[in-house]
Amino acid sequence: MAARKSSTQVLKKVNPSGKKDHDFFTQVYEIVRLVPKGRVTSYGAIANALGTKLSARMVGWAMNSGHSVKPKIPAHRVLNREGRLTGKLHFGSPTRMQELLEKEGVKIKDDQVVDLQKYFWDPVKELSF
DNA sequence: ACGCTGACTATTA
DNA sequence: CTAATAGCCAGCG
Repeated sequence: MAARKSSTQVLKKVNPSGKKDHDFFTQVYEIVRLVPKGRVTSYGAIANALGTKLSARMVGWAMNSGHSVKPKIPAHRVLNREGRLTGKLHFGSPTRMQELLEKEGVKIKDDQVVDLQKYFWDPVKELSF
């Protein structure tokens, strides 16, 4: 990835209370945990549900930070728009993610979910955002 | 504080 | 079909 323009401004928006009640990451965790077993979703869908569909990267990034989060985050249910297991390399073992999905009933072929539309779980639709 | 990276996606050539 | 470009924004040196 080439370097993008960076302006890491401190636009940390916080509530008047002083504490952040809703982090972007936190919302991601919530939705990911809400994904039913045997279903999958995409980074873009989650990001879109949060109103920041252009920030799908942050969703994946949230997972990375989510490794230290208390409840385990079923990140294996989060795939990219194509239904591909893009983040499988982050599961410790390159096959762990696929195995988990297959164990839940999701068919995977060549690192890609079969009948993605069938297993796809759209938070915006299900949660009526 | 600055610059680069990244588990994405959509658009354009 | 593939490749490049552009947005998004948090974390780290």
